[in-house]
Formats: sequence, C-alpha cells, structure tokens
Amino acid sequence: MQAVPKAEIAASAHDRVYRGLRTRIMHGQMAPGQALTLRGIGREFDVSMTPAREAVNRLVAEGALTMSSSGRVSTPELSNERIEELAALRALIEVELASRALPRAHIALIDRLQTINATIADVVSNRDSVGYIRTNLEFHRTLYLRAQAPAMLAMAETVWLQLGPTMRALYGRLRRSEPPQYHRLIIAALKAGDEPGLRLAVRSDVTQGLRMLAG
Amino acid sequence: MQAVPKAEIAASAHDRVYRGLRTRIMHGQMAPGQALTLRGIGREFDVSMTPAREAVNRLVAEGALTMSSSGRVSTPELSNERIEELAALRALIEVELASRALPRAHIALIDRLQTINATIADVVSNRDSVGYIRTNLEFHRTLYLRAQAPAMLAMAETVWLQLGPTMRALYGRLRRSEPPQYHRLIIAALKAGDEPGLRLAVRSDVTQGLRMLAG
DNA sequence: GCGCCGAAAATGTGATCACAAACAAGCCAT
DNA sequence: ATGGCTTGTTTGTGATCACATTTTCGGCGC
Repeated sequence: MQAVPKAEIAASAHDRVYRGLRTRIMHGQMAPGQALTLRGIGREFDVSMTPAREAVNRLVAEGALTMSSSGRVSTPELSNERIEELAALRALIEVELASRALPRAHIALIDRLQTINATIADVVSNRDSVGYIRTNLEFHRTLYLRAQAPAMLAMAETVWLQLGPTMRALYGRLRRSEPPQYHRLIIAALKAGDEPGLRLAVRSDVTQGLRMLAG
Repeated sequence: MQAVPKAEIAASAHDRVYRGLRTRIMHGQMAPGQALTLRGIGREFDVSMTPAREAVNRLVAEGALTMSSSGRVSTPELSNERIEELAALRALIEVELASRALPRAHIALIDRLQTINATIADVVSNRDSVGYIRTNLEFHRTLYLRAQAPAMLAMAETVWLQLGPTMRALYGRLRRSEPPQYHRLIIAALKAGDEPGLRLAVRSDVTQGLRMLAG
C-alpha cells in the first residue's frame, strides 16, 4: 500500500509520477496550455490523488506547470518576454557549464557527443520533433555533466523544463531539415581547447532557436 | 475546513506553511542540519500533515531542505564545492540582473537603496545576524526588481534559499562590525551609469562573504 | 563499563473521504 | 434566438487513518 515493499530502491509513488510528468513536459510531449487533472493523473499512473498532487505541486513550483487561481493546472503559455528571459538564462548558465567542462573534455566525451549528434541528424530527417528535443538535450547534458557542477546543471534543467511545451510548439511548426550547425562548432572548440570559441558556440546554439520565435 | 471561507484572497494552508518555512530558512533562522518533522510543522502552523508535507516537498525540490533516504528532512549542510558553485551562480545571475536594472535605475530607487544600506549598518552594530541577512537580501532584491526579469529573480532567490542556513553559520561566527563596503560601490556605479563598474561591484559583493568560508 | 538486542514510540507515505468552489449544461423568461 | 439563472458534475483541498519503516531507549549479558 505504501512505503517500500520491494527489496530494491523502489522510488516513492509521487516520485514516479513526478518523473513521468517531468520528462513528458521537458521532451515536448505536451502542447502549451494543455490541462491536467489530479484524478486523471492518478488514474494514469495508478495512484491516488495524494501523490498526484505532490508531483503536480512540485512541477508548479519549478515553473513547469502553471496553476490558475482556482487550482487548475496546465502547461504554461509563455509570453515573448518570458521566453527571451529564459533563453538568456540558458545562455548564462550553459556557457558557464561548458566552460567548466572544457578542461575535463577528453576524447571519449567528444566521441560520445559526435554519436549523439549523428542521432540528431536521424531524428531530424524523420520529422520527429520530440525525438529531436530529447536528443538535443542529451547532447547538452552529456557535455555539462563533465563540469561537475550539479547545482548549475539542475538550474539549467529547470529552465529546459519551463521551455518544454514552447519548444514543442516551436520545432513542431518550423520543420527544420538540417541538424543544428552550432553543435559542430561546439565539438570543434572542444577539440581545439578553444574556450572563447566554445562560449560563443554554446551561446549561439542556445539562443538560435528561440530567437525566431520571439521575432 | 478547506478552500477559502474568507472573502479575501486567502492563501491555501500549504502556501502559508511554505512561505513561513521559506522565509525562516532564507533569513538564516535555522542552523544547518536542523531536523524537521511533518507533525511538528503541522502543530506549529495548526494544519494537518497533508499541507505540511506539500510545503516540505516543495522546499526539498528547491534545494532548501534535504531529505534522507528514509524521508526525514533537515536543513542542508553544504560542502565547500557546493558553496562555491552556488556563489558562482549568484555571481552569474545577479550581475545580469543588476545590468538589466541599470538603465531603469532612477533616483528614487537609489535613495531607497541608501536607506536600506543605512538599516544594514544598524543591524550590524546590534550583532543581529538574521537581521543582517534579511536586510542584505532586501537591498539586492530591491535593485533586481527593476530588471523586470521575474524568472531570473526567482532563480536568484532559489540560490539564496539554498544558502540560507550556511549564511547563518557564516555571519553568525565572523561577527563583522562594518557594513558591506561593496554596497557603496554598487550605489556609486548606479549613480554614474557605469555598467562595467556595476558588474564588478555586484560580483565582488556576492563572492566576498562566501570566499572566506570556503578558504 | 560497553555493546547488543528487543520493545515502544515516532515518523513518512499514501488511500479515502467530506466539503466548497468552479465549471458546464440545461432551462426559462423576454 | 439570447441572456441570466439554476442545477448537476467535476475538481482541488485538507483532515483522518492504517501501515511499514525507522529511530530511540531501556535492559541484559559479557
């Protein structure tokens, strides 16, 4: 019924729900403005309202969901000012993370980044926008993990989370056909140990997509 | 029993608890490692365990409290690496906020900052460390509110929250007797419209206190 | 004195329930 | 037909409870 009957780590119910909703939002599987109900979430994850409410409250606190004055929750529809602000936050934090990862970026990491980049080319040719968002985030997270800065990475992921539904709306309608050009620049700067070039490449990659939405 | 019997806005119970605990943590009224129980919180705020648990979960999600594997919560005891990281985040975000506030900083704002700064001198002479932390944060928040960047300000406040108990431990034992020198530099740079000077002053003010802790 | 074990108290978790507010749909009057 | 009112349904909120786990503490053996 509760606690942990399993011998394994066995995450709590509210954590399962939280993680499920979180990746769904971050990967752009929900459109902006989409509504959610506690009982519906409970049914879907086979839990009662209590853990569903905990998960939803946590996501609201992180800005991944918005709550109306009557308590109804839905994915946010961001204003252009908010989008610009979040893009600026991405640039600030992720440039710092990349810079801290640079001294520790060995060849194995660069190889992994190139593999992920090839996967991005695949999903782009398949017009799979949620696959694109997920793989793109994996590219960035793989790099930033090397920075050994968990608090900064958590901040960056919170920003990604807030932009999730907006990114879906963005990439869903612009239907790009080529992989992101700046990823190649990032890899090149990593290989060359070029810190200013890396900072510029990351900043460009982060602000590129969002610019056309706010324009 | 629930909902909103009052005619006013009437915040929900979990929000009252959340806000109460939040300011207590952010202002340094709790020592690092201090334990909390749901039933104790419920007794203190006169609510049941449910809203107490919601408030605690939210604070855990924001990094203001840590939860052991058995679910017990306490204020965090940060490692030096984590402190350095959070200080770097403060520097990144707050320098940007100050820079964005600069073009909108009129004389009324500067007057207000000087008033707050005078209050800081008072509480410092009274050896009131929680008053110092609260007024110092008020100084920064007053400036950053002018940046019109709510997402960035929320990020900065989350970092303050995580540093709350540590700041208490820090300022509680170093017993400074003079008001922060860099606040005067911030005000001077605002008056002169000197953006590089402002960035440097804010970065210095933010990293100054934490440096001696990690050293 | 010191360490270990077992019972009792404390604590977190999640299900269930009652209730108020919000929303939706239908109905009537004009 | 349309606007306002009413009723029924949906939804979030918070209290209460049962239960597993953890923690605490007293006592016993060595």
